[in-house]
Amino acid sequence: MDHLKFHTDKLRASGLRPTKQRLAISKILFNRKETFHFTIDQLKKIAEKNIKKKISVATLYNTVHAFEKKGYLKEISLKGNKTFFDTNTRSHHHFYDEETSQLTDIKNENISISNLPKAPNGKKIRDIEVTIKVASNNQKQKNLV
Amino acid sequence: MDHLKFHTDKLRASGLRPTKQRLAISKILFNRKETFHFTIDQLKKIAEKNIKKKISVATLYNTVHAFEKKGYLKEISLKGNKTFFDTNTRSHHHFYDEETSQLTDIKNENISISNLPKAPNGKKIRDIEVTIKVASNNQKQKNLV
DNA sequence: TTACCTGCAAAGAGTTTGCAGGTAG
DNA sequence: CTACCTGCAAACTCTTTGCAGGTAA
Repeated sequence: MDHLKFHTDKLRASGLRPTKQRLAISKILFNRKETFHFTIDQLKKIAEKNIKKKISVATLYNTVHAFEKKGYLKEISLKGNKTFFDTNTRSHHHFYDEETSQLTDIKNENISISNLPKAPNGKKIRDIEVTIKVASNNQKQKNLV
Repeated sequence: MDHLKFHTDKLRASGLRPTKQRLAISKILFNRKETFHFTIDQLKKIAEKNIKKKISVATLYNTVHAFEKKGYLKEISLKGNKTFFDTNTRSHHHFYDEETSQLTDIKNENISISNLPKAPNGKKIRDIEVTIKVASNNQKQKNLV
């Protein structure tokens, strides 16, 4: 049954009725072991292929945003005008290949940040995001200091 | 004379003729000691106030992009659909207050990153960007592990 | 004079919203 | 039956592009 209840529950917990379209989206996002990074556009293509029907962007946006609000997805900070989402909602970091727009997770244990400065005036640290930009070897490296 | 030659040279080095509009932009960006973070929209408002005339977005975009290409500005990775630029082109990091969209620089010396993982398959690290999201104390903190 | 620049406006890309018909409960 | 959902399309925001008149060299 493809763990139907798992997806139904996730949708209900996010305040959404389990419909065909949303179940398809939920399966794509959460039926996997590894992290999934995606844009709305990519998700649309995969979902439409899976159910062999059009899914409107309205449905994609409302579903993805409901999952995000519930904490099942998080948005990634990247330059450019497309919004990237990540099924890994824990604090963790990324390699980002600007040539291919490819994102790769870096486990939190694999980076140590020390010497953290204090947050400004009455503010509190909520999240830390490290993005390591990579490119082919022939590209020049920026001055890292 | 407001260091006119300094700005004329920066514009010429970027392949641009020094016009009134572009000199105004250059002064806003580079007549300062501290880092300046901005969006096109913010820059437009400041520049128009300074010269008391409209500046078209076409001019703002072509000037800012020429400066960026030349390495006088860099784009910051942030979520949301607006592009943020930074007059600090050295590798450095930011506090980001999502409530106010306020960015604050963190000097590279004030953060230590150790234990860096290797870049994937034949790629080389070009830049490291750390974004520390802050919010008011009453907001809940994300699971940082 | 020539090549470049300006402002305007139209075109694009991504996202959000409004709505009439359809479906879950 | 009611409330919610769907696809479509219009509206919006930000950015890019095309163009006719204007300006730097």
